[in-house]
Amino acid sequence: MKWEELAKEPCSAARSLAVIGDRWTLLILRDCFLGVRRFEAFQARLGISRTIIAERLKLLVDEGVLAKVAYQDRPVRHEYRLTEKGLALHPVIMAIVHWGDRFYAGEAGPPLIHRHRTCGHDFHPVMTCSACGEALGARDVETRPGSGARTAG
Amino acid sequence: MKWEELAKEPCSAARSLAVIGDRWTLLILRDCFLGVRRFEAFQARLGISRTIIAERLKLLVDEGVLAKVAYQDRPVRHEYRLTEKGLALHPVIMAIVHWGDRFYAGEAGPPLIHRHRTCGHDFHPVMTCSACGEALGARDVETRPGSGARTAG
DNA sequence: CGCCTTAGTTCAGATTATGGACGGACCATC
DNA sequence: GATGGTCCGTCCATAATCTGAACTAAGGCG
Repeated sequence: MKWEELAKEPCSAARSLAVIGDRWTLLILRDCFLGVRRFEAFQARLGISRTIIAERLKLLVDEGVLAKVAYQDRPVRHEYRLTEKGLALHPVIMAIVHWGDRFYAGEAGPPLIHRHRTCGHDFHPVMTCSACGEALGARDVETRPGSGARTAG
Repeated sequence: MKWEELAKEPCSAARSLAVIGDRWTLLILRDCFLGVRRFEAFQARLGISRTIIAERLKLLVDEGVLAKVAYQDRPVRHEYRLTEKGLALHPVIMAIVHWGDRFYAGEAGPPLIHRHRTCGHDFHPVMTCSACGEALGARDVETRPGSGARTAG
């Protein structure tokens, strides 16, 4: 299988990863959630080549994850903002960050602490079941082919 | 920044992605959660070169995400099983799959349906706050540097 | 013994990623 | 009006990575 064929697989994970599964894309998105919006800022924070930043931002814009919005004229300058589709990636980023906090934080503790504005407490993300509201364990989930299935996956 | 330097960044997202941020690694893990355990099975399902499968499996074993367990002697054959650390990636996979279901399922509906054994209902994953139990919105989260921080990130 | 299974390894060639220089539009200052 | 600065990219030669296909290895089967 080639990378470009991924998007055609009857698998939501494959389709998602065709967009965000790239080496740097998720780090760009992490920065988006931290409020970074400009090309130069992404480049400075990540320290990777401008080519890659440009290419990834373009892909994310094409996919509707980010929107390119002018923030000034003369010269026209754009910034990149999360769309609704992009904001929907928040659980993905939170889950990744939480996993890193749990297994790679070391003695110093986690680099970032998250506070829930609504309740005012520091927290970590918990994945729950939309039906019963209980926390989800990996073993509690059973999968079966859905209407969009061709093969399991 | 180089890919190998990622793991040293004071950022849980970067550290996690140094392990799982690879193009194919998350697809391998998806298959792990679907019960795939053997080299040949990964290769057949993903259709990518054996070299990459071998390399990724080795990395995941080195990182303690998968364990290589003998399932027979003479000849010794191994299978790859999720460790506790690997099972902890379940929310990441679920979040990615859910995002794909939501934005890429098309008219046919999602390829896979998830049922919660505990309550018996089909569900989708909801990320909630460990403190108050409410669903988390991207805008409801505030971050600040934690004890392990050197710079924000 | 020859052929099958499972799990890799090796290697040349194709594909991608990389950093660093460059381009273009505009502003500010001298 | 020349020089330098900001911001956002593009271009290109080189370096790293991925690919498929063949190969090794260790044993089973008939």
